[in-house]
Amino acid sequence: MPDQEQTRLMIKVARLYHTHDMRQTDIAKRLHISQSRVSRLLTQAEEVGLVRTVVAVPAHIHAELEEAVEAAYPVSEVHVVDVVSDDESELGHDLAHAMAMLLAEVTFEAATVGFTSWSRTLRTMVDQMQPLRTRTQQVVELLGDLGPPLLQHDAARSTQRLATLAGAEAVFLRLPGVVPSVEIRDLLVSRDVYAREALALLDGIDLALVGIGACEVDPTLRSGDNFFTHEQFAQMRERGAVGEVCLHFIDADGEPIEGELDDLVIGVTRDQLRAAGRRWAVAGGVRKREAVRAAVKGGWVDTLVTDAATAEYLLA
Amino acid sequence: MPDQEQTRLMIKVARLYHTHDMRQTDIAKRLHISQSRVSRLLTQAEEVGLVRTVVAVPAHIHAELEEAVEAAYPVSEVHVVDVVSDDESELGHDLAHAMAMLLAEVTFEAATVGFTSWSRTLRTMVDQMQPLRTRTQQVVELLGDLGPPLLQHDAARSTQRLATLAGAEAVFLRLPGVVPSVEIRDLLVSRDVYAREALALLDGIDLALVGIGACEVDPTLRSGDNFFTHEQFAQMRERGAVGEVCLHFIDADGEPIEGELDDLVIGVTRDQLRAAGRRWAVAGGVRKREAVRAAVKGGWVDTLVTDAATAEYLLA
DNA sequence: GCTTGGCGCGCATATCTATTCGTAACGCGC
DNA sequence: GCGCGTTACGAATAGATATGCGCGCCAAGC
Repeated sequence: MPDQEQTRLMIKVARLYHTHDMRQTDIAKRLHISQSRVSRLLTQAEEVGLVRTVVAVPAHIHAELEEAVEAAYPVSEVHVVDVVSDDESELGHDLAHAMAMLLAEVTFEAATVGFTSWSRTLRTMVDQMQPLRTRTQQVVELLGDLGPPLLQHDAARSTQRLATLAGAEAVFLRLPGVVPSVEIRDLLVSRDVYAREALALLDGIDLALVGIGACEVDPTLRSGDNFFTHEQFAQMRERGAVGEVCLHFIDADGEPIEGELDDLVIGVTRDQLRAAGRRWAVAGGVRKREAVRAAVKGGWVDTLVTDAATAEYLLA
Repeated sequence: MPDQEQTRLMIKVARLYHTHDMRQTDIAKRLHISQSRVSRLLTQAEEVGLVRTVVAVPAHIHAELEEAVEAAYPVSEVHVVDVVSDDESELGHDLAHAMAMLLAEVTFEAATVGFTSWSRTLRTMVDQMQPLRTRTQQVVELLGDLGPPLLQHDAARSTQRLATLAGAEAVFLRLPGVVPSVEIRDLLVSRDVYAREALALLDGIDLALVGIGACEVDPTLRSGDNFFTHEQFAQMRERGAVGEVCLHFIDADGEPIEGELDDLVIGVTRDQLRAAGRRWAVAGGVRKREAVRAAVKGGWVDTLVTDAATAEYLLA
């Protein structure tokens, strides 16, 4: 956290550079510092968010697509993003960016925001986000930890950052997201007062930010690693599952597939999710498109951010 | 005006560069174009406004100053800008930038906007402006031409650009701003139907954008060059003038100083100006501070954009 | 007091970007 | 078709920016 003086300097440099179009060398001379320092100050200014550069993609280039999807599915708002490539990671990046922009413009209030920090797209989004004006009091994690400790760390950081940006308190759910048995789940929950608080908050979510998963082991996770196994996924697919929202499996029509796996998850329940005021989802790409269709068809999300290819798939 | 395809490319490049943080060389390889082209496309994207980089100066760092001035003078809004230097040209630049930002946020409607295109600060402002949402129908010049043909050309271009940005029609006042005698004025006006239209429009200005001038020959103009002479200014100073707003002289208390010079001006009248719904002025710097004080004291402006030093002078 | 570690800075320079220049392609008048 | 001006482009390179490295400063620990 840069101090007062540093910040003043950053602003001064940033303005001389960006608004007055001066070269770094000239700024350096003028302020009697080295060019390298100017360069570093500028980098900092970007990091801190003092300098923002936005690429104003003409909004709603895909307006027809959006309207068509909105008409065909029980979803209130669809945003179709013009992605630079269909490569999964870049696609995620673009979707994340778009959703960050969207959230920045939000005007409604949302005292309790639910957040799935294990979705990579959502974490990317948080990294790109600017301060929110949702008057949020708590940001609650919707699911326990998944994957290895490193990922858990990332997830926690992400939740924390979102909370900070929203001017809210971060409420963590620092338990495994998937456990081997109901007994273990109950045991863990009963012994963790923080987790119980978090789970209780999930009853009154105003805005849920969720991802949508294909019915398979996420490529970034490992089978069984605080997560369902390949076998468990296979089993659910046999029973018709094509995707999941917050680890709740749904079939091609978006109908929930109940089963014993539900009891192995520590996180938001189906009912709690359905009861959330707004449910924003971001997902796209070939791998997930079936899941996306199921999720919107079943009304699991009311605002969807996706790519053009997926939107077209939804209409096909 | 770049064509469709060009624009798509610009957006793509801009996003790869700014949002995906790719190097120009990599973008070039990826899109099978040269790096120089990427560089040029990026420049274009900035020019066209597809890419905007803003330095988020914490708003109202000088809030106390602003409130103090608002309390001390009959002015409804004061914006004190944190300028990078007191050098006149840089100061103008900063003030212009601030005013452009301000106008971008404007929400009210203004069907007729009056504009003084011969104020350098205002022209700088127009260059930095983004499209407005004032639902403007006409942008009318408040004064005739001043200075040499080159300047007149600049002024016209500026008015045109402002009109374009506002989605409005530009109404020019293509006559000399200052003439040698009343007879000539009447003759010129009587023979120019466009000018008469423009002058008529000045009766119903919703928003006037004006500069404030010290009572002297503007350094960028020449004595008598479609402008008042040194002698005329001296004469007005003897009669107590300390500044002018749209070439109407005012004394230290902001009271108008009437006289024969009024009849030599082709442009908005005092009464027309006073009747304008909103009167936004931008001015600052040591040379003009006395004039600024007079202008706000006399209620000639209702929104003032100025620098901290001038604001402090107003309170001294 | 003397290490030791961390940080902030400037120097030199590697890396990245803008510009110059030459070429080719296009439109336009003849 | 043939100059002729205009525009768009890429190669080379001038120019601007980022970064590895080392130094000096400060603070904490012994």
